[in-house]
Amino acid sequence: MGNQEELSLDLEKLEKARNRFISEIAKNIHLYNITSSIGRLYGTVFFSEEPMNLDDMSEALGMSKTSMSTGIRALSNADMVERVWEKGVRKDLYKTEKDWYKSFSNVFINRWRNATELNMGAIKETKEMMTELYKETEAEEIKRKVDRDLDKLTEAEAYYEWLNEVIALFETGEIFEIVPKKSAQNNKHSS
Amino acid sequence: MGNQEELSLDLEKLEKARNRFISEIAKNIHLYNITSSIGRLYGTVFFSEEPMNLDDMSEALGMSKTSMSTGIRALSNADMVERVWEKGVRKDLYKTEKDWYKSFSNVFINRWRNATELNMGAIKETKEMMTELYKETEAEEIKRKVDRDLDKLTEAEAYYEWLNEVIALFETGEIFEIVPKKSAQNNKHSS
DNA sequence: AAGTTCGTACAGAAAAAACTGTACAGACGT
DNA sequence: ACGTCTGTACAGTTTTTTCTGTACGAACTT
Repeated sequence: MGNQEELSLDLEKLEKARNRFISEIAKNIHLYNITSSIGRLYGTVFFSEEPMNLDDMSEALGMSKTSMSTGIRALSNADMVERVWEKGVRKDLYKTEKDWYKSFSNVFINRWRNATELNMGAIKETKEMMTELYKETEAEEIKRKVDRDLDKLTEAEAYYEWLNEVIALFETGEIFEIVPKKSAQNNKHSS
Repeated sequence: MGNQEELSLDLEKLEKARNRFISEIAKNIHLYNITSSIGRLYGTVFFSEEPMNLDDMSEALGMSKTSMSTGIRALSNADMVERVWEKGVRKDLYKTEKDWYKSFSNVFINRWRNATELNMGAIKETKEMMTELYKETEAEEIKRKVDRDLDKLTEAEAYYEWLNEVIALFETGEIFEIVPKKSAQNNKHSS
């Protein structure tokens, strides 16, 4: 068999192996609020030896350049991909963010921090409305209902305070003292 | 003003206040992989003084009973709602799960545990395929590429091991030693 | 056994999201 | 200044998800 043929056969095998992992990423990336197709994009950039531009991506995935543009922005917002600069290259180049811990933390923080803040705000407002009502009303029935509701809201509030502190664990990096980063031991092709 | 009129006016105010919080829940519940409408369902059950059946829910939200059925199942699977039994009542009754900490943990664990497991499996397989290829191939170029890929995969693996341990924190409840549950202080209508 | 009541499977309708092609603004090279 | 290249806004199309109405099986009542 000619060397050239063999090479392209091996390249195909490599592609297949890469694809195994890319497909799995695509399947699970919805956890980061990212579409499966854009998950494939992530995987493709992940394995790429060079940073990729939008046209590369478009060709590699057989999708429109527009989709690549919006997709890469989504990945960028989630800190999963970053833009790199290369001398003399006009096109935007992207590579995957190497620090997966950071990517996870960022996504985790952004998603939950935002929600807890909004929810706590809503609880506060709701409580105010209810307290107001409690003062105004004459009806015992209303007072009783408001009382119960306020208790429920207070419980919810306690939970959100806890969640906020959990989030802070990741924000401050304290989590890495509790669960230290794993160092990747060297890989040596041993069977 | 008649007492009756005033009562219904106050009830309306109560409804409005409740709605403020319900709407916020609906807006953020997608974090638990639950639809905004079903988020409203959750909020409605949350404030309800009695456990609700499917017909109650359907009427309260103006949605079909079918949707209530599938919606409550989604909430139930996420451990956000639980079925309660009442003597002599044939319809299924539901109330919200009071332990929000548990609900959060369950969702967190289920979502990420599953993904990490699958991803780690995929990494293992991909590595095997690549190691095989490394042994077979003659081409230096392929060997070089495989080498780089294996390093990348090993890094990813380390990350997933870390994530697994983080998940375990919630699974074992150890997280509550690190960030203790907040006790809801009593609420006393004080301005 | 016959008649109700209840929950849900399933198919189709309605709504939302993902994706594409066109078009255009801004940056660059000449 | 003019033409070219690059990224993205936007409108329209395709795909996916959510929601509804019908229909039916299981459990209960009489």
